[in-house]
Amino acid sequence: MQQVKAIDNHTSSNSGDFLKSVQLFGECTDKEVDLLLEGHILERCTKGKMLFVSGDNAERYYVIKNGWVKIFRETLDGAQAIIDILTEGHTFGETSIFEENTYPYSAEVVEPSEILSLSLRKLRYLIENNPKFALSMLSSMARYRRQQDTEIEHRSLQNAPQRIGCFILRLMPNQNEAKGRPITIHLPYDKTLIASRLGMQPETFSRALSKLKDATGINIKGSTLEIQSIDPLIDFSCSACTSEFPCKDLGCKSCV
Amino acid sequence: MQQVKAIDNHTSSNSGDFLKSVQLFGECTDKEVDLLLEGHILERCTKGKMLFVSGDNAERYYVIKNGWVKIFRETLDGAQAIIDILTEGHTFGETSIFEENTYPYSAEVVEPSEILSLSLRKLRYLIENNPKFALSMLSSMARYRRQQDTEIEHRSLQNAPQRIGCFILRLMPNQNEAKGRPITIHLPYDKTLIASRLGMQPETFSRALSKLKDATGINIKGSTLEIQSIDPLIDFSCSACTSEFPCKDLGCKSCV
DNA sequence: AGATTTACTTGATTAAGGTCAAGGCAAACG
DNA sequence: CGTTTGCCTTGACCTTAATCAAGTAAATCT
Repeated sequence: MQQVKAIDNHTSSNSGDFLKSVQLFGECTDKEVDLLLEGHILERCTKGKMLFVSGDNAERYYVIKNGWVKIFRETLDGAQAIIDILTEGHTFGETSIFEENTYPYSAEVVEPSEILSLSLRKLRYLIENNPKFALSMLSSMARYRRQQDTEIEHRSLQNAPQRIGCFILRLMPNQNEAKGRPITIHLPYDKTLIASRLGMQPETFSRALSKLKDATGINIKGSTLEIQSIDPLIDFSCSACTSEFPCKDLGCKSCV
Repeated sequence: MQQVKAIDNHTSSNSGDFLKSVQLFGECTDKEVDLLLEGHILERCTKGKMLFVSGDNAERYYVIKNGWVKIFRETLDGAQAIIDILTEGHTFGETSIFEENTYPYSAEVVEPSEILSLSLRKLRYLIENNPKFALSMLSSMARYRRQQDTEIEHRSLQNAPQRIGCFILRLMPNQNEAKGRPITIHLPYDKTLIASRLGMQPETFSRALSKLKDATGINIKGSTLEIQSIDPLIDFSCSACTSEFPCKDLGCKSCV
């Protein structure tokens, strides 16, 4: 059903460089990176690949080299709650070191992706023996925590068109440079998926997107958006938000 | 306006015992606890006391000895997004060690409370020098993260009466023992506050609560609830939820 | 290319919750 | 003890988004 290829699992050089580029591992020594990479697997996954299911025994954690992965849980009757959709440089499954060694959510590849999987045992070893690294990990978790706080805030304070506007703004890696001049953005994954990522139905998404278009003058062609200026977007979306624009980015590079 | 008393800030014995009873500090040695307590302040706060405001410079973190504290942010036009409402044994403000040394949210006492405040510098020192403690801290943050994930899930999958039912269930410290026999619960803080904690308006809360009453046969007198059996509550509320009942508790003891 | 599936849009309808306004109740105050 | 204040409830109405149902566009397959 799903195609999976192990690209390399012995030469760690490429993956090592990549790992060091990830915020969490940025301050690791070569030796530590080598340790972490022992027994690693780099998989090329196609859309639809389930990496693990909620409740599975957790022995590995994952780092996204590129692509997009949906993190979610589902109810008995099949309804999904999307917790997050992650991309390049994001890690997941690593919190299963603590508590009961099972994954508390499921992970599914939603766009063609390269994904590195690593041993949780070695990660734990590093945390226990290198206070500096433990601190990086804490810092990384604190960052994620703030993001999730913002997420809850968005759900309660923004309406559908505003949430979409905010989503689009966060697709831009550096909004400051985007100020004032036109920009083109490609939606990173299916509209239906963006809809559930933002907690709404596909129909609502479609309608809300055209409301957003009317309100801010953006141009929509399929999954390509043309934005003359981000200012109206900010006015429209961020007015319902607390504090500081911009909200932290979704960690992608979908715009040109 | 608000009454604040420093109860003790030199004798650490009482506070030390308390600190050890908190999950996060459970494995600290006496010496470490003494270090953490250096310069601590134990305040008795009345309803309405603002402990800090989003953006304040962060030099201390807080541990709740008893009472309830609202963690929130607000938009320019005054709307509040409630991030969490914490109680006995919970800590807050400690994530400001990482990143920019400011509080990312505001904290307000919502019921009479005793609150211990401690130096972030000493916490950081402990994290950097004791891998075991760093691990406790990571574990604590992982636990919180799962809770926030559940929170997002609840907001998107449960309707108003179900969210209230779920809230009530989580007020019970150990649902397993409550199985089958009647139980009395006192709502821990104002209904209006519970409403915003659950992301709804006070009017909606009021109406949703009586729907819940009709659906599950619970009895409501002011802020006192009489529950003959929690089973109908579970049937009603948890059907919209993923996975495992019960959801993790809200960390309180409002029932008899 | 044509066929088939999947993704997206649009319209009509319904349900859920928000908003506005008024009234009741209970704790706190003079 | 009555008055005041804040909290809660109820009713009427409105807005938003979900649902149901077609229909269209786009992508995939053979």
